[in-house]
Amino acid sequence: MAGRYNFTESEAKWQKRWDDDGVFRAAVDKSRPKYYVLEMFPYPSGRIHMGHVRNYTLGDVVARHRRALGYNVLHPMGWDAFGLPAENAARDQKIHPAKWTYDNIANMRGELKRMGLSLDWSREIATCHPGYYAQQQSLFLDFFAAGLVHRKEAFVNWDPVDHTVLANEQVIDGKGWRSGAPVEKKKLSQWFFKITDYADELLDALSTLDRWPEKVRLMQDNWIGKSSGAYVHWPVVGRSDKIQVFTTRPDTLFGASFVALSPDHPLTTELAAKNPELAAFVAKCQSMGTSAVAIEQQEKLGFDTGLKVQHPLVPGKQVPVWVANFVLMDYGTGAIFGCPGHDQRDHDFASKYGLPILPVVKAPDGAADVSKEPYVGPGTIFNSDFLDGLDVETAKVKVGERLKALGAGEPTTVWRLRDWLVSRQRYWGCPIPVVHCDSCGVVPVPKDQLPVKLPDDVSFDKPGNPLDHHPTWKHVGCPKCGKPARRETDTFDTFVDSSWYFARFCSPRSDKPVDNDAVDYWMGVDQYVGGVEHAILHLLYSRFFTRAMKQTGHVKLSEPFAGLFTQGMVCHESYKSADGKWLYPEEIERKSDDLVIEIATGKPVTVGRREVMSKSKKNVVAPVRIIGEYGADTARLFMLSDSPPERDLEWSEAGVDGAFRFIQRLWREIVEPETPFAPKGAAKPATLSPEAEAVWRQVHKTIAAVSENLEGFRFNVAVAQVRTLTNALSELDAKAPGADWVRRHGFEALVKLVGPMIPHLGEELWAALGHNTLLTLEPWPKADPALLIDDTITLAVQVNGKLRGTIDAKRDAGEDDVREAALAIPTVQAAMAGKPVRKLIVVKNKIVNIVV
RNA sequence: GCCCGCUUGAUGGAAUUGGUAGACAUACAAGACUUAAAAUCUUGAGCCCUUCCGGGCGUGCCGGUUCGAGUCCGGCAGCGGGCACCA
Repeated sequence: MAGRYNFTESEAKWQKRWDDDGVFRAAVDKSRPKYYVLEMFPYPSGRIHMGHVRNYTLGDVVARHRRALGYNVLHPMGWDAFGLPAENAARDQKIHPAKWTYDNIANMRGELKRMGLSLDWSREIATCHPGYYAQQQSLFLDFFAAGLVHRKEAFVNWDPVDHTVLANEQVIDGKGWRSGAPVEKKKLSQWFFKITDYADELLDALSTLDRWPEKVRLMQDNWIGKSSGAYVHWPVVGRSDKIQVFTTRPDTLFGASFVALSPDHPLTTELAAKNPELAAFVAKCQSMGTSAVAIEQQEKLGFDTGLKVQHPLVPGKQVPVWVANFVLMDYGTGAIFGCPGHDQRDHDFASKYGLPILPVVKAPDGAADVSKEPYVGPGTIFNSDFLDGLDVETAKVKVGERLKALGAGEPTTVWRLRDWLVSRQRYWGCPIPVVHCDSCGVVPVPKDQLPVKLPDDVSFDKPGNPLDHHPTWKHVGCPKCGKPARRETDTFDTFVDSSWYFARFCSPRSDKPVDNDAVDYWMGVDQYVGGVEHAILHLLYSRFFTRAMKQTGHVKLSEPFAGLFTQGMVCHESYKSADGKWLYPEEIERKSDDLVIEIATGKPVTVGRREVMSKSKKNVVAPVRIIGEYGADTARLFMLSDSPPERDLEWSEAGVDGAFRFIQRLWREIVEPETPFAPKGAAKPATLSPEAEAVWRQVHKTIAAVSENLEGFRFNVAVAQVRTLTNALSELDAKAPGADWVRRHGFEALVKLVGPMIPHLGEELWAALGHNTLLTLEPWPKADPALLIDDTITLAVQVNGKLRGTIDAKRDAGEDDVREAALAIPTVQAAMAGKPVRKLIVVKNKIVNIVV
């Protein structure tokens, strides 16, 4: 009766051993090459989910592989611990946010530890710990002194019920996601980081990030949104001021038929003060939804102000000034000129309000009718004075020069990227360390008074910011003049916390934000692994923060993440009961291919499509349950098998079973082999049987292939190769001369190859093979190059490109021998049907193609 | 609307980057072991035609380049993602 691998016992044993021996502790060692592996740290929601299991398994494979390759590996873990859910828990369950958070951390730490990750837990950090956020405040003060921070009025999403600003993502169809109240656009004084100072550099440096996914670089490129064009000044008739517009099509300036202002433009505001109709129009625009759907369906609306502006290049030509709902105040200058002939939106607007439509660009085929549809392609300029006959691109340059010479405008670049609004009216975040003094204005808190700690005694009974309601906390003396002053009660956006944690991990207990020696050795992160959902915000903010830290002398490099890997998500079918409630996978039973029932009621269940696991649809599987039933190695192996890591992975019980079977089988093959292996360290026999020799070659080919595939993040292929080798070693006839030796050393290599993937079983098998060292500390196996090249090669023989047979030939065999052998194959002759050879192609060691 | 990616058996996927398509798994079927089940082992299978031998077709669709295309080029369709009254 075959035994069974006791994963529960084994996994606990090896985890304890690794811990006792401190094998994952990292220390600066300048004599060795370093490798910094980091996965995006989790929000402590209370439990790990399958997304975490996948993320941390991927990172752990990299970390363990690199360690075996001789690198000094830093692989830390921490907690993105500030944020709104803790406050909601406090309000709903009457638990203090700190207790809720630290309890969650304790639970999740335990769950993560059961996965057997090779983490240096001595470096654990939580962003809500004063030891962390004190240093964040210190960084803020440095940024403040360097002019990278400013406070300005901005329109923000304000939830009038919850009394807080909301991020754009928290506004759904113009309503607050929690309260459901219509969100107001409110002008508030807010703190910003000047990320736009670095817009150019953040864009340019994208091209240096050659180990980042192309997709992510592209998304950041779009997000930064560099756009070249020109400012054009339009003098207002009868007034002394000018309206400045931005355009990317200065070449179509002669086709202008109106100028349109944003409802929020200062001139609009001024005019509306004296014009109630305009004021009503502006109010209407502002009350309209800002969601994508609302905008899509919204009609273009305009209001003629009655003002005219003088065309900058055509004396005597005047165009009307309108206010239009589609002109955004926070892009460009908040004013545009409309050229209906060559812009869809302007065309819609002009058609609606009866404004002239002038063609100024001829298509290459000479077509110039724009009365029905605007023409937006390339072409030749006409109706445009000195630009006539030029192509669009040349005309843009020419008109820019002319505008500049006349003082009527200038070429410019505008960006979609806005400054980063970092203040939040919330309690559970890092306090912004400034004081507001009636005499001195905004005064930074001196560094020796940091941290500005959050008060513990807060109440969540009232809506709004508990810091603001606190009876005493905000009342302090001004650090400058000593007079009574008020603390800033806003806290930082939690994206600030995660914008530098990777640097903090280098010296997590330092009394400075970073310790130079440590950060210069460890940074940047050689391999960062995480979800693609952070492709823009977190990664862009971190890139900005690293530059700001460089400018303020904390780090020497600009880019935090040299290598980035974005993993796919974990998906599962969803289930809905007969009465329309979502059901967990364990609440259903599959009776047959098309019958699924709810266990509790026996009623049929509607099976939904595979989609990302989410609590709201209950299509989740708890990692702890899987680890308990099958073990961490099974969970890890399943995460690595089958699906390429960058693609979505479909969770299936069958897949888990498959991984579990392989674990058990590998254990049996090595711990209870049917025939014994050669003794440990036995010398290679003088001769191996041909089969044994072939398997031994396969061992080396697998070492080479797995090494390459681990490096290239093709973990699913690496797993398949490991399985193939397992099959070969197991099928090798034990009686063949040398088989016992090949089996011992083949399995030893195999165990090393699977070590990063299924480390507990790896250790168990390494010990079973008679070793008393830790597999974790063993060097990576090396493939013998001589064994990677076969002496005989099977060549495919094609006739007219179709496979008709194969021949075995010596490696690098001469063309004549190969030709002869190929032509001698009966099936090949049959396919040739007696026709003469017209052409014969021999690709060395690959293929023969006979053309008849 | 703009930009990107993907499309291979029943399913997940593999294919040395132009050279034997379907590795490795999962599911399925048949068999062995078992009182039975589980576990394990063996065998089968891209589709179609054929009693055997064998043949034809086949990587979303149409076309091209090539001795040879899943792979390169052009067009189309479907699915997914990002951005979006961005001037």
